[in-house]
Amino acid sequence: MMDTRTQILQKNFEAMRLNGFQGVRADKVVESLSITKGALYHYFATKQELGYAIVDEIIAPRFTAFWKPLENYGGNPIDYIKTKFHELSAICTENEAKLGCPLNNLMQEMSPLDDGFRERLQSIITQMQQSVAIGLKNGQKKKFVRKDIDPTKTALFLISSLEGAYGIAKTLQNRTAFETVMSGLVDYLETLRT
Amino acid sequence: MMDTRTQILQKNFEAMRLNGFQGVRADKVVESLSITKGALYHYFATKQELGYAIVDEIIAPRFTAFWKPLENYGGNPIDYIKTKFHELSAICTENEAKLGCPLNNLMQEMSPLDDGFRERLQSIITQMQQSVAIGLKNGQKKKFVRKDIDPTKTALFLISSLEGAYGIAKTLQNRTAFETVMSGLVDYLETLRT
Amino acid sequence: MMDTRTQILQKNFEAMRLNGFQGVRADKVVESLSITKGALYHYFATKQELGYAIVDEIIAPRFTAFWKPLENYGGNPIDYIKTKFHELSAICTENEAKLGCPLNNLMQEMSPLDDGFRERLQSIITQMQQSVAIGLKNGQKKKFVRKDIDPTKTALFLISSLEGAYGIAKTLQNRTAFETVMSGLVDYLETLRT
Amino acid sequence: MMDTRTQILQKNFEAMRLNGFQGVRADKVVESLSITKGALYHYFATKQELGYAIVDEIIAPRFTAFWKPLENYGGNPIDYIKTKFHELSAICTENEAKLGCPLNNLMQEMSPLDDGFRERLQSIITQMQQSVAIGLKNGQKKKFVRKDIDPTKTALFLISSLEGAYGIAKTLQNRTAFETVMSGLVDYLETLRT
DNA sequence: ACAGGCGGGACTACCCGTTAAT
DNA sequence: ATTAACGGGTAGTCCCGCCTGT
Repeated sequence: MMDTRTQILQKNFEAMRLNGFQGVRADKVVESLSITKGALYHYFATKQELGYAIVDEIIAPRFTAFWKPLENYGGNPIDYIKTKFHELSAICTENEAKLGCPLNNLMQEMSPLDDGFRERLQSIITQMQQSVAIGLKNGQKKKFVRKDIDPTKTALFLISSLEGAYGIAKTLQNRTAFETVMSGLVDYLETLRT
Repeated sequence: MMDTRTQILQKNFEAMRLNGFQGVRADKVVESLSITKGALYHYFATKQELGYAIVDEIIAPRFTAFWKPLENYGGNPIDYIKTKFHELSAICTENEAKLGCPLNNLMQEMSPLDDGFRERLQSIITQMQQSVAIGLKNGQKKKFVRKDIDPTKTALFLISSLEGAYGIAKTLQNRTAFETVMSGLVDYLETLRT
Repeated sequence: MMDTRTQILQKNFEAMRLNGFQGVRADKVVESLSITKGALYHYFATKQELGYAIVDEIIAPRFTAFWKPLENYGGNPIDYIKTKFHELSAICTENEAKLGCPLNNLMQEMSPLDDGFRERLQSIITQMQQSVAIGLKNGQKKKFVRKDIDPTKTALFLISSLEGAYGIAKTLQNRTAFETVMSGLVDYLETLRT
Repeated sequence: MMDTRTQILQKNFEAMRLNGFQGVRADKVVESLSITKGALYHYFATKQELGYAIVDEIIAPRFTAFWKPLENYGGNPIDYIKTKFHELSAICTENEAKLGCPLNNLMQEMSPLDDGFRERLQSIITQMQQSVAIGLKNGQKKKFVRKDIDPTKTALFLISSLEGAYGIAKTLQNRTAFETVMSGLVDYLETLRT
């Protein structure tokens, strides 16, 4: 059994995917857990605090962990990234596509409205970019990757287009759109090989 | 002097870029126009109707018109697209980057919440995709563009990554991020030449 | 029939005498007028704004008007003040004594909590002090009042003790306490004659 | 080191001076003492009970003790009272003036709202009045004080005006206002001599 | 076409007090 | 004796949209 705090965090995270952070009605969410507002307020004094906790404890770990292993990957980073892209395609069900990427959703909604959110999301993006950039740099050393590309910039392009794919799929409401864009990204990836 | 309806539409469009559609407060907008709520509800029965009008009359024309000429462009579509991308980079000031792309903003926020919005935005995306695809198809006929690429899919990838660039720039809060991703896209474009 | 705004102001003023400003439940008060919260918010965006309006439009005029005529009084100001004191005693019913003086109540409750209130109440006190001081000064010129007293300071003492009387009567819950203090004040007044 | 109960009492007394009794937030006080609510409610079942304890154990002893010695004072009570008034002026710093007299604050706020408070505060006032009245009566016997004044009523006037001085100083936010009123009271006192 | 008073409802914040556990 | 999770109720704010009137 999850402890109350984790339950609150988890349910609100789910609600956030459906309605956006501003659309979350925190008291209604906890009600569905047969938890009362008293408990909610005990753990999170404000809705903002709750939102920050969701980013820090659920979203950030999940996303940074995804690309982190690339930093120490011994083989060809292009193959690694391709594998990861296929993995994302595989877990992106029809329903997932409609809900969008939690990170992207939050970025678009909250970045301009709240600095605390923006800084947190910025940091997640930067960390993912770092991991991919380090992977590419190692790939250059091992002559898997072309020397004339800038690893940091290329990393940002990959991350950015990945989030773009989620955004498009959300509006077009289907996973094939996601796969189409991902296959474009893979094409691009192939051009990076030596 | 703009007529009242156009003023309402324009001001609400601006407010939407800053706060999102749900963040728009009719009272505040009305106040800033020194008109009253009576006038607002005379023209738009609900907030939703107002939102749809903004999409139909401001956003849709602007975005579809942007890529439409490519359909009848006589030269190399890859050059045309590059020029358009540079144009977007040029008009993307620091402030614009922070506000994000109105289309992308709305897609992320409203697609899952309201079908009317989603269908409209979907249609805009599809039309842009069409225009670019037709351009690429023509390019293939004229042997400017590689025959082995799928114009429709490639068009979606380009549009998708473009929106991704706007999304990233919004969170990272700077236009150089936008330019970095755009230069990645240009690199990709170059690989499409015969 | 009073207009809605005046009704709201008046009823909340009465509630303030009973429960203090913080104790006022503005929505409950308007409910008793069969007015809704919507109307309340239309006229007063916040409770604070409502409170300020009560001070500015009800309390301040009433209190400053009370002493104002003394400024242009032709006769002996000491007699005038005595008459006014008797007038206050007369209208101070048992119930009024228990409710206390609206000005004094608000001063004690809100002065340290809210600068907007404090400045407004300060101004009322100062204006009353001014009126009494001018009256005494004129009385000195006409040789009704001793030359060796300071009119401004004496005026403050009178106002202060008057408010003290209301405070004591409120706690002791009877009007005779009020009259006792007032008769002490009248004794003091008599010592000011030439 | 103070025991927990005394600490709670003391901190809440301080908070009461700043925000009034209703403005005291148990959570905040408890936090500032680094204890928990459990400890608070172990000693005081309700906030009301806590308030009563503050009156009974802190305020009442302090105020009644202040005037008690006058009952058995051998010399001229007018001189004694003058000395006491000067003493109060001396300890009334700028900051004290702004916070007001704890007794007066509580009287104005709680008398009409809670009978338990009112009775306790009433009793404090009455005891102070008694002490001063006895002092004046003894002064009459020793021919220090005029025979034609009513000691009980005069005592109430003195106490009342003293509280009035605290009230005015609180709103005017300065101690000179307090001194001005006190000097008026001393003038009055002098008229009581034989 | 427009003005604006007003209805009605929802949500966040907030706080007093309880209870099970130690 | 003390803790911390928790219950439950409510005030204040806020906003969409209706409706009457001009």
